[in-house]
Amino acid sequence: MSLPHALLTSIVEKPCSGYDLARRFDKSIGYFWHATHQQIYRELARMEEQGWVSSTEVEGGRAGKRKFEVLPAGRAELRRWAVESSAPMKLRDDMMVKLRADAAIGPLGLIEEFERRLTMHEQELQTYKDIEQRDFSGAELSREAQLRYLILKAGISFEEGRVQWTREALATLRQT
Amino acid sequence: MSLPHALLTSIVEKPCSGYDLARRFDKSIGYFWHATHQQIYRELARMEEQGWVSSTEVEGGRAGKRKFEVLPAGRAELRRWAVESSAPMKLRDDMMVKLRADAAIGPLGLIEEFERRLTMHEQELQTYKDIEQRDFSGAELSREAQLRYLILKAGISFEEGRVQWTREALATLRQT
DNA sequence: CCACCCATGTAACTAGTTACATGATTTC
DNA sequence: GAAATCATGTAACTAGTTACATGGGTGG
Repeated sequence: MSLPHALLTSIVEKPCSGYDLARRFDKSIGYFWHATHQQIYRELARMEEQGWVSSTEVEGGRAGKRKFEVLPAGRAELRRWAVESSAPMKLRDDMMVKLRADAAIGPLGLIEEFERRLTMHEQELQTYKDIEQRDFSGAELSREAQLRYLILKAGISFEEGRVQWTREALATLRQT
Repeated sequence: MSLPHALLTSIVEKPCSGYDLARRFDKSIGYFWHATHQQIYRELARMEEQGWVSSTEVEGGRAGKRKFEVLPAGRAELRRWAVESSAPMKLRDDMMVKLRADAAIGPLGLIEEFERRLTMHEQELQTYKDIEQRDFSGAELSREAQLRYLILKAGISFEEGRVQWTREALATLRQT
């Protein structure tokens, strides 16, 4: 279970409120670890209980706004977890189930849904490539930037694979 | 939620017991939709309650062994679900979180874990390629076989991407 | 003054995991 | 006759989703 560690990482990068975290999880870090704001608030409460983070009311902000910071115990936990070996996420892709159902009980008319997916993956890919242009087109990258670039490249390669595969799937579905 | 539909598909392909399904979910269909035997038994009970499947005691089998079959209502549900539009699974990859943590709080020593992962992805890729050789090297493929091949190719392309990316990640981690 | 965004949460539910339990049959 | 595998499940827990609730601040 990595949500607390994703949160710790995000807060280490930049201390902020639960709300800010939720928004960050709608982009950057959320591209590879999704969470809703309800999960985030619940997890933050647990982490504070365990002494991994502390929160302080923000002066001059909106009423009730809190800012979270990572405590030494939180950093230690992050280090401990990082080198721990773990199993890769299990794939879950309903399009594969649908294809298999189509193979089993005749043509079901999956073309529209595949077209929708193709558009989505193309858009996602474009988003990643825009970020690449914006953030990583400089000549020399620091270690930190190289690692962040690596993460982005995983996303790009994944979406490229998806786009290509979806096109192939559409071709097969159309010709048969 | 697709577990019941993955089960329906698997039972349509070949009626069988919960135990058989659990084993099938450890290979073929489980490569893109994982489930434990506890989940499977629970879901089968629900599906029987809803009239999607029926079970009969197997004569001559082990005591208590039941065989599930898909009822017309189950097929109808599968058809309904197949053309319904759905959101692609959200990615969740803890290696990305670890890389980002490494970028944020200094080198943590991720090389070993990446090496382990590389081996796993290489093995998985090999497994898929063996299946490709065994099942899809004939010249003419039926519509059904083409669709099943498509699913396998998604797995191959995914693992190839992973292997390549993991090698790149290792190179970056080693040089910095 | 109304709509929208900021900012926090609670409650109820669904899905998935881990641990435990039981007994029959086959294989060595 | 012991160990492995077949075959079923229950119970307890953890994680994730969906729906609801509340109130302040900002911009038109």
